[in-house]
Amino acid sequence: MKLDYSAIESKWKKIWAETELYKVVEDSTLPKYYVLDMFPYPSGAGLHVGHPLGYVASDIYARHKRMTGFNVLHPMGYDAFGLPAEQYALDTGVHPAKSTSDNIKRYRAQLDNIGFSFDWSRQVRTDDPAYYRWTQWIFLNLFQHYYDNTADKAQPISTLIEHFRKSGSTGINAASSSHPAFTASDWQKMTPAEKESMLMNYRLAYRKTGFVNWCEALGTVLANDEVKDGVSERGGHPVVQKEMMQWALRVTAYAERLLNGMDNIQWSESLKAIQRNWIGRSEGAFIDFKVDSDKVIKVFTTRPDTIFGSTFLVLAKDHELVKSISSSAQKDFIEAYSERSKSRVADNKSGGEKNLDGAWTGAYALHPITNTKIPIWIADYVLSDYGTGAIMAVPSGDERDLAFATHHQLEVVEVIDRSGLEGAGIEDKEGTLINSSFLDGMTVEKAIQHMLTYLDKNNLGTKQIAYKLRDANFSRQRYWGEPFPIFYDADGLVHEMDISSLPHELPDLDDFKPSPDGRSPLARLDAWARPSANKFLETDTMPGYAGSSWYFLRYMDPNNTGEFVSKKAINYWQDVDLYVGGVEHAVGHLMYSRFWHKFLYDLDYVPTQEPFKKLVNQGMIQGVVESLILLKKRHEGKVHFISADLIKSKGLSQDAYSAIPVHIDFVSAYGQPNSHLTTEGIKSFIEWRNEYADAVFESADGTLHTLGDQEGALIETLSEVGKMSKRYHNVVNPDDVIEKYGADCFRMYEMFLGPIEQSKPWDMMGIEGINKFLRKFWSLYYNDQEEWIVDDVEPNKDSYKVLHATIKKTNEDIERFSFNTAISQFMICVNELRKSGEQANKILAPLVQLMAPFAPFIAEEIWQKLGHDESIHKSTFPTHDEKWLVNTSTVYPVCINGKKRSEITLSVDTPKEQIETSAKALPEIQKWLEGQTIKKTIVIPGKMVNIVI
RNA sequence: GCCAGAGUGGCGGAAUUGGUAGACGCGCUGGAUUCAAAAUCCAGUAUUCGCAAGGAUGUGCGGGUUCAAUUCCCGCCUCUGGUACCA
Repeated sequence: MKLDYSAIESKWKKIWAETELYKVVEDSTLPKYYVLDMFPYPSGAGLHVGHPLGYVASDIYARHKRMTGFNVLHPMGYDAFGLPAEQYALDTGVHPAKSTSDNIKRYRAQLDNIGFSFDWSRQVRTDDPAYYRWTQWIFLNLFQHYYDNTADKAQPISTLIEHFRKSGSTGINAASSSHPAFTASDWQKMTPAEKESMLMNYRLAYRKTGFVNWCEALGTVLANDEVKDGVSERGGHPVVQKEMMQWALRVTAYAERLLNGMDNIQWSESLKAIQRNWIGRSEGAFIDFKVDSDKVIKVFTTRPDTIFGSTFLVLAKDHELVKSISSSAQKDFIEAYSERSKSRVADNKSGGEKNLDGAWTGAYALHPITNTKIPIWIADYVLSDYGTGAIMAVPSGDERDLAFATHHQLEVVEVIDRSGLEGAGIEDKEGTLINSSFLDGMTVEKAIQHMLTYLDKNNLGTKQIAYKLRDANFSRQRYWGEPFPIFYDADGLVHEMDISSLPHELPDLDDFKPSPDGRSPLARLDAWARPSANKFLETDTMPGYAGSSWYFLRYMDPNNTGEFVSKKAINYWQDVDLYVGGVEHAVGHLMYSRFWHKFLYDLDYVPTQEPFKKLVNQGMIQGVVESLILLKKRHEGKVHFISADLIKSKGLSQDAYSAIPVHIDFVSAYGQPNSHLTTEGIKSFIEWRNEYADAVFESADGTLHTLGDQEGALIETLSEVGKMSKRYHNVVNPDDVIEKYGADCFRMYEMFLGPIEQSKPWDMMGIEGINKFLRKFWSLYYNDQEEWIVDDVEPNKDSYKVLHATIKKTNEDIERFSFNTAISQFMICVNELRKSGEQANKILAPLVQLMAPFAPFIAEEIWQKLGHDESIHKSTFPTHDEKWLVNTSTVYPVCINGKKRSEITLSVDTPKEQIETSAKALPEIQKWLEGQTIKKTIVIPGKMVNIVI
């Protein structure tokens, strides 16, 4: 029989589906293992070869776990709500519900083609009302809870209300937006609106007015992690700060636990570092500065030791005291500054230059220790939502303060002597205190501790921890998301929908375009948004990360209509043992999921504190992207493009060209590099940038391809070099590769490219090697005449040796996620067996099993031919037998001072001493040792004998 | 700037706890087969001196520990990713 992948693949795809081979149920007699992939959002582009990289790895791992006795949960689903799906719908004009479903069908077909072992009976999709009903339910839970810092967990808001009723704000230690003090009777006197706004200070899901990231082009606000370098992560549209009333999640309440929780999970150090960085914990102090009147400005500093160098205070522009303390004489200055500041917001992404703009309020504060008057300023460089939104500026100890002080000619007082410390920066925590009264002579470290105690003792301040982490914006002014289970009455008070009324379904809407005015498309659907005279539904929707923050729990019990997941299921599956996905979710999805999980833990809905025990980040598969350079001179009056490679090969000076590289892909269908300027490439380039439809392209052979006149037109540099994306015309569809080489070959090649964590460019050069290997592997079972040649003969000894070495290595390599080295070992093994003409069942049967996780189709086909009724994927993975690995004799290199001088053949179980003596007795060794003193002899069993002289 | 990770042939990459660096694959060179090509098979392939046997050098750079360092320590350089008025 000839190796016919496509026949084998379609045969087994059908059988696996019919027999529900990969369906899994809870089984208390087996240990569980949960292998999870980050589910895709079904975009219109379909999967490219980069997507399945992680899926293939986790599939191999899941299959191996199954074959080694674990009950493996390995599900898949779709992140169907959110911006990408909606953006695609907008681009094509097709309703997101339809385009999402169409895309899902396409994804499913592509995934099935690759032969994954997902249990599709557990599929979830976030846009399914039966699913998002529980997303809404979790949201309501967040709304109904606050974070009690003393108990260090979430508590029902009713407990808080009870406390307010009895004792007001006294004794409350909870995560909150602000901490107004009030008594029990104050509470009783509050209006419902006042009570509501007070509780909003504490709720884990709350509404607030504040500056948010507004993206005009997308028509919605975005969370901090959805904004990169001042533009939206999706689409790269500009983002500005806009003041809006929005829902937010109090993720900051969990900052400390999110930080500490990472100590006990197996994530890469770099990923943990990214999360730590994002949380951004710093220890310092709140210090009170009295203003002339009885007002107090609380500042945050990590350097209380430098307080004697503090020569002015700076407030953020929207600090609550700005208005009340500003003197009328300064009003004009402040207003002028405020105007400048507003217009600047939009372009502050340009970065680089520090912004030194600011204005004096006209007011002074009293230095808490020296009681001198120091001026209070307002400046852009102080952020309102970090620390207290106010700082004590110490120009001698902080570069920004120094720059600001120099610019505005403010006083600078040196407080740290660094004379002995060459090259130390002004912010380094080194040196000795000077000009600092009772701190003089102390080291920085000591002075910090001393001040903390001093502040506390004298009631001037408290030790405090600040985080960079901000509460997460949770409102989107978009159509394609979960509606909030929230409505407002005529007074604007917030009401929860009844849990029994969930799901609160997203209505059908034909015109789902976002509007630039910040109103959600749902607001246009009056009949839905205003069901009765006094009832106004929340028209914003939840962000993309809502549904993805808990989907991994739903897989455990996907069809439960009474609970988000049953106790029985969650107690069996517990948590995700292995999570595989892209590092791009490091601060978004992974942070929110951990936050939600910890919240659900507090409510006793899940038994574990962390959702993902082990996490592996697969690298990105990149497309090959070529740089083009725009020629300065026009060619017969036309803009002239030439490839960077061509410039090099012609020895042309780049100076002749304006150095504006533009990255354009000219990769042909299978990702062959070096294709330079192909007609196809030019066509797709022009399609993309039709303003260059008339340019001139010079190809590698010197031919000029004519096009038009656009002189002087600048081409911006594309930053995402290497990414495989439609935009670069370098997307390779796995289906095409599979059609040519088969799914097994595709899987193995993706794994063979290199370590899973590494990013690497896709090139098809090496795939022939895998293809060749699979044919060789097949030829162990079928000879050239296409006859089955496996027999029950007794294998030769060397076959056992190589087989068992391969078994051992495969088990180890899969466990440590090193699939490329396992495949190398297969190649060695197959070559050896072919050389010796091995035909024995005893060798060839276990070999197929080794290959089963990697090449499930071919393995299954051969397994059946070997006479097994049950699927190979239900069989038990081979384990190695040490006895076949032990060599009967070993060649020891005999070295003198580490240099190999001879060899000696001995049995492995020869005693060390005897090896030593035999080695020294060798004539060529004796020659070397003549007249030398032997310092010692080192024998490494099985490896070498080293004589040190 | 700060944090994290990584630098090994022409290329992708091996070397799991320090033990013969370059496994495996690609590419390249030569040969066999063929009328020829494709496919397949065999041999070679770090650099350098040498006809060869063999020698010397070699894992970003400079030091160190060790009989022995890609691996451990110290100091640099470069690249990648994250982050950036975070007080």
